[in-house]
Amino acid sequence: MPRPKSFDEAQVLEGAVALFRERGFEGTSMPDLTRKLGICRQSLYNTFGDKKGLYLKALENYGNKEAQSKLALLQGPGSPLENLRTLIRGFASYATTCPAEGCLTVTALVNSREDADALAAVSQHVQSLENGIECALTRAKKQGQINAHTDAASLARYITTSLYGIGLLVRLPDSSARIAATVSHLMESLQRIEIQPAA
Amino acid sequence: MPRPKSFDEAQVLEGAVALFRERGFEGTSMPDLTRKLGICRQSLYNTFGDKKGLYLKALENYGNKEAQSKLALLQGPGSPLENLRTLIRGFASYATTCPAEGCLTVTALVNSREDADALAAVSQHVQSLENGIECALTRAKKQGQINAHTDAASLARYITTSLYGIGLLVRLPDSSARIAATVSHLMESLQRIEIQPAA
DNA sequence: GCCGTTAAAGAATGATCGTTCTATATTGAT
DNA sequence: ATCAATATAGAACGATCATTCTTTAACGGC
Repeated sequence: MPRPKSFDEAQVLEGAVALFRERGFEGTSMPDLTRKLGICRQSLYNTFGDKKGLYLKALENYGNKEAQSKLALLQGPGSPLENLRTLIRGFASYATTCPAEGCLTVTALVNSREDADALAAVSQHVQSLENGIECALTRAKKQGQINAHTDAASLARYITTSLYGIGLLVRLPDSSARIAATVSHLMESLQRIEIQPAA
Repeated sequence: MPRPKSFDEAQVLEGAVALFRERGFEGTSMPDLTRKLGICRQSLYNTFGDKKGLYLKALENYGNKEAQSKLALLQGPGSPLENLRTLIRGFASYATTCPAEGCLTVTALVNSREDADALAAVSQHVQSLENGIECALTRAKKQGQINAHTDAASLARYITTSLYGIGLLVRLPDSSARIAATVSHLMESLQRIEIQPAA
């Protein structure tokens, strides 16, 4: 039987994600990849087809990981509303602590105008976040935690848009006040629909 | 005296903006530019130095134009609050009608991680929009049109972030519902601080 | 030990990139 | 008419790109 692969595919994908995050698709060259990943050209081509194949795999890998962790947080123990608040806070603190690298989904969205595959992957990622938020809001509604008239879908769309606004503007050098203000107003939006338990 | 330039620099910049919007900085080649702009290589180099110089000029041109039209709208006749509403609606309708090309500021922001000059231009553009919104809110406050306790700076930061969230997510193929929801909630935020005139 | 598969290293391909150089033509003021 | 500066056209540069090919070595089941 064949000689076993001497590299871990998942580990290679992680390295590729890191590079694509730093420099984007066009800004990352195959020599860059082989150098960083410690793998020779041919192995890359044998495993992923070509550069775009590797990129799509990396995108998928990143998106799934991010989506999973966020959905897990939203569906975790604790009240759905509080989980949503934690998600929003986490988004902001993550955004402010490591402004150097940006969200790969944002980068890919901007640079995939002519790449239907990449755009589809990004779209799915955004949708899954939005759906997760909507589900959390619906659960909160069923539990009587928020106003019964709340349009969960509409609110989820709005929160998603604002979160991605943060994910975009975090790339500016002076974004911390802007991010804090956005989080604060998002929190206010949630508080306004919350049904305060009788104290 | 020298032979006069046979091309209009402003017109060339407009064409460059269009190309950079479509394909980004790295995706636009010098042959692309000369073809589209109807100008020979050498003239480009003589006028703008190099490709990056042309890019920065185009970025500046685009940003100034956008900022001017938006600030003019905000400072125009009519109540500041209504002007702000018009701005937000215009942002959304513009976003939904021509989803093919995206905001150049968004593209440049994502792709300028290693380009301090471009980043500075983008930052200034975002700041000017944010400042314009803050000024409009402050004027609305002085005119007694909105709640006196409103934190104009914070609200302006939040609106700016959400607007750029729209400018980013408009690149997704199915973004119209998301944009509509975001606009709707932004409007709600404004209505909540508005002091209703006695009917 | 053999064989099929893979890894590794490096050369080579063809294309495209940004930029520069050369040569020639065109214009406007003097 | 002359001159300075620009326009245009095209060749050429060196660099880099993604990809393929070639060769040699390493491994595992038979």
